[in-house]
Amino acid sequence: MAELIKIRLPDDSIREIKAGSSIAEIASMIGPGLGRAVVAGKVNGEIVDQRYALAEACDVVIITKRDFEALDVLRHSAAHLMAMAVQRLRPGVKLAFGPSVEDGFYYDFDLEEVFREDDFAAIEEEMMRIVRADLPFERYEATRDEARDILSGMGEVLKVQHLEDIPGDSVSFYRIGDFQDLCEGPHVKSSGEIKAFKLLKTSSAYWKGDASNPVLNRVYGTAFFDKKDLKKHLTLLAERKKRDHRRLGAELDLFSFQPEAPGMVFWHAKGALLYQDLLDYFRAGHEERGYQIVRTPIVMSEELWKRSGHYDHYKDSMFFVDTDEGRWALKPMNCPGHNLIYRSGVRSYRDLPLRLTEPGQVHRNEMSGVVSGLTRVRSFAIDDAHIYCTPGQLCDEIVGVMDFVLKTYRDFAFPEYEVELSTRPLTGSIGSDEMWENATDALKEALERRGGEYRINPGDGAFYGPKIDFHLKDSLNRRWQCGTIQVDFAMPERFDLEYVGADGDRHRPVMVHRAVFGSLERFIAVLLEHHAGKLPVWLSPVQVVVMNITDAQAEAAGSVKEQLVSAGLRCRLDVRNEKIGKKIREATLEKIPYMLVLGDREVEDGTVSVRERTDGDLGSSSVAEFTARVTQEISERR
RNA sequence: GCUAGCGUAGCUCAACGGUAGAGCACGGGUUUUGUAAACCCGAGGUUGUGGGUUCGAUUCCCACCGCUAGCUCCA
Repeated sequence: MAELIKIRLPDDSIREIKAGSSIAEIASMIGPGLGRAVVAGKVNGEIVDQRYALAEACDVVIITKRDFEALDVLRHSAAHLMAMAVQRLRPGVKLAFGPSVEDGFYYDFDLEEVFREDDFAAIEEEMMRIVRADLPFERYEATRDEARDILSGMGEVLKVQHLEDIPGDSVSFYRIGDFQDLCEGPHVKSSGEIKAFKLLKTSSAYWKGDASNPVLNRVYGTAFFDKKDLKKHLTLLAERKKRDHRRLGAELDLFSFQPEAPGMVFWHAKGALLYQDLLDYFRAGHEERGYQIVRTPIVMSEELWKRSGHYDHYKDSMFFVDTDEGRWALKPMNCPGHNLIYRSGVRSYRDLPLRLTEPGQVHRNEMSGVVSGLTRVRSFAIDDAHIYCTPGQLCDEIVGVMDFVLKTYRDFAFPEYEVELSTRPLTGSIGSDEMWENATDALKEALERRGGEYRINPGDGAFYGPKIDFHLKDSLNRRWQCGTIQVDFAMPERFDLEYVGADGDRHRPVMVHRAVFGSLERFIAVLLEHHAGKLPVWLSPVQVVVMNITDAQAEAAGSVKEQLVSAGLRCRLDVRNEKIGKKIREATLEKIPYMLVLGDREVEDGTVSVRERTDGDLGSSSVAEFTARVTQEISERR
């Protein structure tokens, strides 16, 4: 008779089971429904196969299709499935890595002729064949030497290489039919569980992510437990594509890109208006919070960048200008310029905190392959500010910035966001250990004081200091890094920044770099996609179109337009010789919030017929009523 | 920068080794119209750029430029 062991379930209940029972057996024991839904398990926090046999007392969590970990398991298994199919179709293809990732999975292959999207159908078909065969995923362990022999025997040279990086004496393999792969797992029970999958794109990838290593061919796919979920995901992808800000930018005549300046934006009139709205918001918000708005040159001496440390770290992505007076650089950041302003006079502790800000145009010579729409450009404005303060003021300042950032997200209708604390990079950072520790502690303290959750992102800080990043979540379930707060003890040192304290001595201020929108360009991209181009009224380049039914009302329409313009609304007149249906259609496609229709009836009654872009006909009202309604919405930033 | 793909009218797309065609948009006219597309006519292209192959290239090949996806990068 087998020995009994005690396991603890998530509800803190304790159960006695026979030693050697598997996760699947325990699930069935708890309930038949759970037995059917089990995908994997978690033993003492570590995720394992449902076949995993428990040897001793432990904490057990049953993972079912509903848990997000289950999707990871499924997708990881789908990656194996794809690798197996690929090796059937193209014997000799070498395997690299095949993990699950957010939204799907990939596998990196080393092969002569790379896969293209045309090849997907054949691979998917082969995968389906394996799914129908319902082959079990079998795990077995091997010693390091055995593993080396097995992998060399299969010709998996990359796996043999990888074996060297795996710690421990024994490694695990997973076998599906005649296919096997070095892998930690866990996996689903059998290939039959992988019913809903699709291959999505190909890409290149460096072996182990290192650009000096050989290039591999990566195939991306996604998988779900349910065909319905897969379909939903594919619909979301289609929606993202439909809402692409580049498409919206062209359709709404906001901006364009030209080969004459790759990666730099040409703002058309309507886009420039939206841009100006952000600048207005920038100005009002900063004035309210005691910032001083400054302006610094775009081109400054190369020497300045050497002093700031940017040159060493980022010269490859800086633009330079050579003249007979030497070499100049286009600023990639605003901070050195602000430091020079700080140093332009003697600062007293009474001046601190000194908050300098500027929506400065910066230039970064990004590699050609990375520029993309408004989200990654070579010239953009950061709503950059630098706060110079005493160490004692640091925490208050950080909390103040956090409030500012979160208020801004609310104003722009982003209800969801995530906060991340990034610590010192392993390599290439400047400053002493003590400085880093102090800076990181200040950020942590501020986060604690303000409350709310945050995640720690080890090693992802800037080269001069740790930072808090704000990622806002858009309506298509994507995260965008916008706001950032970075503590910097290094730059004041390099620029020899000082203030005179109450004691009459000179002291070193602390510097905080921060941005709220981040890049205005990127923020506009996020805004457009988030709202699917239907910008809130206060941000709409055209807020109202006044249209007539026939020429008879043209004059009245013109006068209504004039009234709206004097009330401060952005208004356009459409008295073209077109049918009203067409005018409405065009204004709707342009996503203009309000349309006012004037026919004989309205002219006679002295009213306008109001139509909203989504809600349709709202009936008639007086011009004054309508104006009040819209100005109210604008003042509430709706 | 790397891998792959793409580049035909303002836009969306068609055709093709024998010097390009549609819809929308644009211009002119007719129509005076009631809540998402009236009708007629017209104009618009050295098919991204430069080379090569060919009797002939927009089509095939090469290079460059730009774009797209991903990799790497993102102060």
